[in-house]
Amino acid sequence: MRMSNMFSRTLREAPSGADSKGYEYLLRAGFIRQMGAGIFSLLPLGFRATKKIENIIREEMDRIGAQEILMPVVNTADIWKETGRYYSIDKEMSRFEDRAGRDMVLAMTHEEAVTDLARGEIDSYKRLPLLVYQIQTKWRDDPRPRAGLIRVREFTMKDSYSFDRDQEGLDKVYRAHYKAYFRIFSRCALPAIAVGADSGMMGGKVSHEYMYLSPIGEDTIITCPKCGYTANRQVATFKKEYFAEEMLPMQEVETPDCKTIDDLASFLSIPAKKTAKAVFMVGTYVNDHTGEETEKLIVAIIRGDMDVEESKLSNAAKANSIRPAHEEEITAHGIVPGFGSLIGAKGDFVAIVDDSVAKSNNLVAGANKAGWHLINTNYGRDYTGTVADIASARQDYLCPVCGEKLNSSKGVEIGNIFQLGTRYSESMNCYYQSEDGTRKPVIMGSYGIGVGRLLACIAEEYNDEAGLKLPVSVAPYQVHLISLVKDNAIGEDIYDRLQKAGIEVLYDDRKESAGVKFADADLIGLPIRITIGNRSLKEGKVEVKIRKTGETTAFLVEDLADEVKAEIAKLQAEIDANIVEKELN
RNA sequence: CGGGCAGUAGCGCAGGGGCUAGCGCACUUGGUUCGGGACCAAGGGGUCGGAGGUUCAAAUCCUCUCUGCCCGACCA
Repeated sequence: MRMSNMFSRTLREAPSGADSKGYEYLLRAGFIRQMGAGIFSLLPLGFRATKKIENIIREEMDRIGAQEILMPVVNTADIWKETGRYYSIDKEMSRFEDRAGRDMVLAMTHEEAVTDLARGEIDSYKRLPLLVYQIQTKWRDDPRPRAGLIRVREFTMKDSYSFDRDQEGLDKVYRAHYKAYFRIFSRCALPAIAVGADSGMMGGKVSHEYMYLSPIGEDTIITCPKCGYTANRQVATFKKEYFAEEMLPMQEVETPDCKTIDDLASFLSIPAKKTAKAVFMVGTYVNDHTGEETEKLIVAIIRGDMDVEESKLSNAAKANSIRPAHEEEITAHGIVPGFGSLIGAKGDFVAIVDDSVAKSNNLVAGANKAGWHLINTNYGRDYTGTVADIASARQDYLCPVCGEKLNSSKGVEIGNIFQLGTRYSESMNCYYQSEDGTRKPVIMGSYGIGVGRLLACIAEEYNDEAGLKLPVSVAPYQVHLISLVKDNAIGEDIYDRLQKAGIEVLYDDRKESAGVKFADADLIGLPIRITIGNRSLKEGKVEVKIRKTGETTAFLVEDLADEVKAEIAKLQAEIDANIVEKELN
């Protein structure tokens, strides 16, 4: 490719709003351009890099026996009504009517579409297992796109779907993905970890997320430095300390102006962990068949020294979504905000009690009377509710496995794998006949990788003050060729030699100053830069510089193509040597 | 959806009732330069996000609206 002919150009200054290095360079180097909030075009360089990533994904998916297909972006709403997700998913999924007034949706994932396909193909156990995947555009109308390609509304996703007769088969294909994903990310040279995760709207049981740890991430990852325990904070557990002591009689005490746990603890001279605080949310419950929504107050009781993890609470309360409650919604149940507890609460609501509270005794709780608290309250004796772990894990809390202090880091989710089970096969009637003649629902799994997000993370990981330095496996071209001599024929000759040798070359044939060419080469950051200049040309040589290391060598023009191929092979070998082969244990 | 900030040339920004709307970079032409974002000269490019209003006069003031960014809610 000749730079003189390239569609995109480089930008000297970062467009405003590009606040991470990776995003800034992808824009400046001309990989991507923004159209609207969370909507981007891929320019030639970005598209080539994307295709390289996609091909790595294809190779690894093919390697575990997956077959590539392509499903429609526009889905008929019928199949989404069958599973109920037409109703349970809110505005994040865009809908429209076709000209005949039929309900249509823009598929944000393809469990429905693939199950619809599969039920037409699968009849007997002899047809199983099956595994398909696609690399396709998704539209999710995220309420808050941000950070360039990290969180967007339109994006390319690799999604695969497995169909098995039994849990054993699902485990096998799940493990295959677990391993393949590590191979994919490491072939892209991106460090990633797998963490236990919440299955969210997918509704499955077992799931893992693949995380690229970085401050630009929005997810919080809890890790144990000692035993390797890792989990998304949404599901992370930790070792709790309990106070199982003899129950004392409950008693009202006056606690004027004590609206927060801190006020209360200092007023009563007790540690925060001897209090039980109430957190009020409202859960939305959606009927999967009719789409009818009902709201219900959720009262969460947790020890004063901990915070509620909303996703855990939402799961425990079996709500489709939750939001903070308004004051009227709380007082309607006879609860006084600031002095609230379950004691004396009336009406229909959902009570969830953290196990830290249920297993501790004699905690201070609200009296549901302004200015008053109750001392020595006890779960079971004074109030009841569903006991669950709804506490949010934090830095320095104790590892649930080994007891070591936990770490908390930020991460970007670049992939996920779900064991779906029979959630979709049952609701969509995707059954097979087994050897004993009985009809059984197919057991499914779904597995995703965000391609654009992966590119964004790689750009974030590999850059310096001058620009990108993408790994050779992902870089849009292998070589950036710069000619600084007047005689065009020399550059053309070398460009030709390299291309004939099968090397991917970006040739800067523009009439620009040396400084401009060097700066653009650094910005685009191809792994190898070749400079044709009078300095070494006198000896019949050209210079080869490795972007990553800055290491420079001069080669004779006759040897150039072979030497460069060797350099490329060396860079690729470094990546290959670090392919992660990790099994799920 | 709530809070904050911002829309002026391709990009980054200045100007904040008054006469022809500026600067840097980028762009065009000519010349000089030629190994780290060159120099000189001459040029081209604007519905000042949109609509309505106030005024003799609006990029500038007012109202509404659209769009983008950041924080939160939210989210795979």
